[in-house]
Order: sequence, then C-alpha cells, then structure tokens
Amino acid sequence: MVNIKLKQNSELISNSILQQHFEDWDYKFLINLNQEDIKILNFLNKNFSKLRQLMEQSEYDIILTRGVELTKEGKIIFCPVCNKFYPLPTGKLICKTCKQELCTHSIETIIVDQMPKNPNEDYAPFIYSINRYQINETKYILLKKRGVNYKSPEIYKDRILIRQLTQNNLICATFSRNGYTSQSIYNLGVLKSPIPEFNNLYLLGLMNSELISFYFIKSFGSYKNLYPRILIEKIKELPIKIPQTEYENKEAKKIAECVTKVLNVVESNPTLNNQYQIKINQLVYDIYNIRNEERHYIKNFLEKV
DNA sequence: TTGTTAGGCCGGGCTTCGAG
DNA sequence: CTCGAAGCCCGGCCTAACAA
Repeated sequence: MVNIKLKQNSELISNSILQQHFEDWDYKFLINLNQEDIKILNFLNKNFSKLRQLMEQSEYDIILTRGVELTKEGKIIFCPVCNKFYPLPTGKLICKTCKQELCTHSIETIIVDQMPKNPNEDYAPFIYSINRYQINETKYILLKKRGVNYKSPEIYKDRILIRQLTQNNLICATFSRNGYTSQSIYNLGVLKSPIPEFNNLYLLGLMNSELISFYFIKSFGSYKNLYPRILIEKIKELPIKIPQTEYENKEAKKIAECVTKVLNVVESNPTLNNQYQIKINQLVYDIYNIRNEERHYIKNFLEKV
C-alpha cells in the first residue's frame, strides 16, 4: 500500500488518475504512459503474437534460456563430501548442501583468458561481454566439471545473445555461432520454423530495433531504483511479427540481409554500421505497419530518455 | 578567481539467493 | 532445475572544499 500525493491543482475527473498528476514520481511500479504510448502499445498487443505463443506452437522450435550458472570470473570450489564443484560462496567457506567446511586450495577458476597450449581437458569459448551486434570479449571455459550447471551444449549453437542490461535504452543483442555464456546473457535460438524468412537473423533485427526497445521500456521498463533489465519472461512477452504475405517475406529477407551486413561492419566501419541500423529500424517499422508520426514519436522518446 | 583533488553519489554491471 | 528480485561493487562523474 502506497500513499500517493498528487500535485496541487490537479483535477480528478474519474476514478483513474493520470500518472502525470502524481507529485512524487519515485514510485517503483510506475510506468508513465500517455495517450500516444497507449495507442502504440495497444496496436502492437492486438496485432502481433507474443514470442511465448510462438514457442508453444509445435511448428516452431524456439529456445530461450540463460547461460552457465556461474559468475563471470568462473570461480568454483570443490566439496569432497558431495564430490562436486559449487560456485564459490561469498561468506564462510561452507558447503551449502552438506555444511562441510571447505578449504581455500580447493578453489578453482574455470574461466581463463587464454586457451592452454596443450589442454588435456575440454575447453570451449566463453562469451564474456557483448554489445549491440557485437561480441566484445571471448574467454575460455573449462567443461565437464562435475556439479557445474553448464546447461545443454545445444543452446550455445547458432543463436541470438541478449544481454540482461540495455544500452542507451536499446535492447542489446547479437548473434553467435558457438561459445558458452554467463547467466546474465540469454540465448535465444530459432531452431525450427515453418517460414524460412522467420529465422535468427530476422529476429535479431527485431530485437535490436527501436520499436521493440520502445515496447519493452514502455511495457516493463520504468523502475526508477531498479533500472530496466531484460528478463527472460519479459522477452517472451515481446510482440513478434511473423511474415505472412509475399511482400512481408521480402521485407523480412531485407531485414536479415541488413543484419548480416551490420554484423560484418560493426567493428570496422561505424558510419556504414549506423546507416544499416537506421535501415533496419525503417524496415521493422514497415513490417509492423507503424505510421510516420508514430515513428518520430518513438525515435524522440528513445533519444531523450 | 582559478586550479586541484578527494569524496560522495549514482548508474551500470555482476552475483547471489530464495522461491517456485 | 529455472528464474527474478535485489543487493553488492566498481568506476566515472560531479561537486565541494581547499590551496595557490
């Protein structure tokens, strides 16, 4: 229960209160929506199915899961009683499962900068940090440590990576063929789809688009104390356009092509990268059938926040 | 008045831990 | 096992305080 103070002079017309009338803005649950926002959100909600709905359909096979349940540093500790490795506890070195006291020299680091020269154990690439359309830093992770929750190796192949945190109000996603990720990066892969135009590249274009970021912020984003975080369950609620007509298939193909181009130039050519990203945004607006005024409105909003 | 620096604050990134 | 809430931590930026 929260006591909400209203600005002076604000008139109450009905039982509903527009959020702009609140005197104090600092409530955790608030998302400030005006008529324009509501119109756009309603339009998206009404006309497009959610990712969740696609995932439930049998024609589609879409995975969405976070990475290895381990810290980015990759520190683990061995418990001789459980005969298992666990993530390093913060406080006392005591096994959470069996309460056994653990000793400091059973600590191991399984994420390393360089692949050992003659590894007699299994290492795999580990994607350490990402940006939009870009993998920043890759390290290596030692596999097959008993007790570590690596998740299925299948989820780390040919899929979209989405960071838990946004960048400049934009969802931050890229593509990767292989490489494990930490728990704060999500793996989203279209493994099977009845429409060839609906694939990872197309979906990546959608994820990184202004439109979807706008939808995300307006629907789930506005905490003040807790800044926007992209959560798995929220990703499932994003409106996803499935290309249906001949024309839409073409558009979807164009998006995928542009995404491929961006992935190629993102590091080498900032200007070209920018141009392609603008192009992708336009194509996404096109395929979602967003009117011009609304495009401007969304653009303005994302820039000013 | 201007330059310098330390400390506080805040935003962003990471991790933990408990709930289901 | 999976997931999200929330706290911790770090670094950068801003500001206040002090020196020149």
